[in-house]
Amino acid sequence: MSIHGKASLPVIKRLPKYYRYLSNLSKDWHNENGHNKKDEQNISSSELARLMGTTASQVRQDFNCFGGFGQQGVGYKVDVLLAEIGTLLFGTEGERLPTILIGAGRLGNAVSSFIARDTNGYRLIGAFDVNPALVGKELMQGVTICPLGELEAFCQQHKPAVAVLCIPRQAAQELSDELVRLGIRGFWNFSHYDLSVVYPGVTVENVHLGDSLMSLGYRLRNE
Amino acid sequence: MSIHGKASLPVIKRLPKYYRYLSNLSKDWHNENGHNKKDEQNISSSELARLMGTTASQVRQDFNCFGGFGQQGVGYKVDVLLAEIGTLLFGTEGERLPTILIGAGRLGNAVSSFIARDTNGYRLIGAFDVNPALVGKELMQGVTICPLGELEAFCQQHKPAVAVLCIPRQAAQELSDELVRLGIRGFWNFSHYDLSVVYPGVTVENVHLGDSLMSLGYRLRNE
DNA sequence: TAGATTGTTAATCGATTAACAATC
DNA sequence: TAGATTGTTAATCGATTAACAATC
Repeated sequence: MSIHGKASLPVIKRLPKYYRYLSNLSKDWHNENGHNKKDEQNISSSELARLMGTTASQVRQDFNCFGGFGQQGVGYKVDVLLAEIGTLLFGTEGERLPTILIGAGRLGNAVSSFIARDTNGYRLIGAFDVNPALVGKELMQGVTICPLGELEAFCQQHKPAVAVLCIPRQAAQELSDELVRLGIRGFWNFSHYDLSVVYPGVTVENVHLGDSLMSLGYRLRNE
Repeated sequence: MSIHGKASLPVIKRLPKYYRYLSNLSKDWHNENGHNKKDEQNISSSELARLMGTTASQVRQDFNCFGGFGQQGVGYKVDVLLAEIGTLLFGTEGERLPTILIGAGRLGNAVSSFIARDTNGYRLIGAFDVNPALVGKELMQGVTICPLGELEAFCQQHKPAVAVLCIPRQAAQELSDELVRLGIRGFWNFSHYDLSVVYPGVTVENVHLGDSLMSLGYRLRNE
């Protein structure tokens, strides 16, 4: 399936949006009555494009990066497409990425429940904080907040792949060397520190909450 | 200043990053000793590019969208540049965008303190939630959580420009018509609902926390 | 003046869109 | 078979990078 395999970053970033729209389409279809068990839900690139506010060309180009799973004259089977994109995004069940949370304050707390509830593909296996008042608390079922001092031993034992950073910029800066050394391959970074620049070889998704809000402000004022 | 004025979206999205790097440069400089009061801190496009992991060409092209504030042979004055970009991003003091928070649960709570602490250009003036247990609580100084029923009256009186959505997807879907009708011009949307598609004429910044995490997963598994 | 670095134009690169032949 | 829609190649568009003349 992913042998075609030359998906560019813009394409990859669109995958979650396809996944959302297809999920909703599938949900709506299954909630409707009167479908024969053998009925197949199909959607054409042009209809999906209309819904998502893009072009049919883009939809077809994107899907073809991963191998053609459409039917000429008919369209794409929604459930097949959904499963396909789901596997691309989340891997298979056993592949969930082991993830740790650094910083379990208010933001970390909200983000951890978000990961547990609204994402697939990740498994939160540990949480760390410098604040002694938080250490020992149970962040969620099976995850107790540990002191930062235990980070190294934990990583050696459990080999997390992803770290979610909900700490001040300064702290992220000081910790980033350490985390890469401990084998972390990806970051989801809320700390306003550009890890990507420091470690160009590591896959990093800098979220920068503030950045998006700033550019929104610019656009509201100037457009 | 913004008469050159043909900044494309990619350029606008880079502005916050410039702002961060220039802030740090300025901070470091002012912390150093031995500067004469009249010393000016300059930085060349190539040095800034090296720090940020981009090219000198891009830096110069970007800055020139807003009018050239460099000095040939010398570079850019850090503080001038910082003030200039700051004004672009945040407007002037009196222009802070009046903002409301919809959904004051865990995420909303974290985000509200984030807005108060780490952003400029916004002024949180109201918060709303459907949960009666939250209504009446003081979210932060001067902002008490109101029932959603008071939204319309509030908007008519205070005319907020931006809404931050920290509510479930479904709720966002139901509320979006209403919010646009009430004069909201920009959204910072954590609800996984594509407002941008519904209202192409409205400036929307969809954050989609989950999306960024999903594409990170793809890249970790496939690259 | 000589050296450095900007401002700006031109070249390149990549992503999006359009077109159309293949085929269900 | 005829109609529809994909898969894929070609054309367009825009953003990034390179080059260089202007100038501090």
